Amino acid sequence: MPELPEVETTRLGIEPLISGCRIARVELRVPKLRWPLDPRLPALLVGQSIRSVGRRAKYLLFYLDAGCLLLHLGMTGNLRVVPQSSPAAKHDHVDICFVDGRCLRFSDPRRFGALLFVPDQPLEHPLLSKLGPEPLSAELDGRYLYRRSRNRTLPVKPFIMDQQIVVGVGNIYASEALFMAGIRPGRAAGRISEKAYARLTEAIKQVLRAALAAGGTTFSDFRRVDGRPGYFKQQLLVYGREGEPCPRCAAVIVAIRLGQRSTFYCRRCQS
DNA sequence: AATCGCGCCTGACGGC
DNA sequence: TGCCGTCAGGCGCGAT
Repeated sequence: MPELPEVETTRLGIEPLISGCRIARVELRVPKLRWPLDPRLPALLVGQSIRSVGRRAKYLLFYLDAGCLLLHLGMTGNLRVVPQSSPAAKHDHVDICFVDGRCLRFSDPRRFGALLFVPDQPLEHPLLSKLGPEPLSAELDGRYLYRRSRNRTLPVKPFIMDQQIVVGVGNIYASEALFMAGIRPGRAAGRISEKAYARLTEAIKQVLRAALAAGGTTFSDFRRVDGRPGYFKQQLLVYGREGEPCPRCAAVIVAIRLGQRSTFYCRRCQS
């Protein structure tokens, strides 16, 4: 599910509710998510307070008194803050319970999410150390994408979804940004001009900012911390709109598969 | 080094 | 009604 706007929406919703809270208990209800959960997790966390909640790429970082808890929402994960007395539903896999009676509840039907404790230097962790720049930072510009794409033959859509190139862009926003920039998703990344990459860069920033302002996109699973969906789905221009008229030229939006992922674009507006 | 395709899971949906 | 195949917003891994 979640791309950068959804993860950041989650972070913004959660941080004011849980920062400063001391952990009293941790309940693990499944043995593994993407990877086996460390059974020492409760012992490592109990007694510690959450100092702040950060984000790097699509990972949430819960900074503790000592160490950091790394959480990835996978495709279907979501976080809620609920009273500990509220009964756990089917896919509520982990509760981080605080001394005040509330808990942070991680739910993830497909269990592609991840949760691991990192004792120190979380940004140096192998999962984070090789990630590309944040898309909303100045580090991402047309020149950067142009430079990184030289001699690359893969299609530009999987290229911008590669987290080592730029983080936070998933399948939905990749289609949207390429439409906004007028670039066909199947074109080889290495054969796109610096000028076109400048347009693509601006499109990526624009769509991510707009989606963030709308609280993210809910296609099926994504929920904000308060349980409400994200409202950006209504503003999607091409994603999920196969057969509908292009919002710009009214030609029919087509769907193709690129790197085993559904991809939407307008044959007339994108070249 | 780059690229491709698989698999991890569950659930929803369409066709028969 | 049930069974089967396909698809879903991510990502790491192994093979080539």
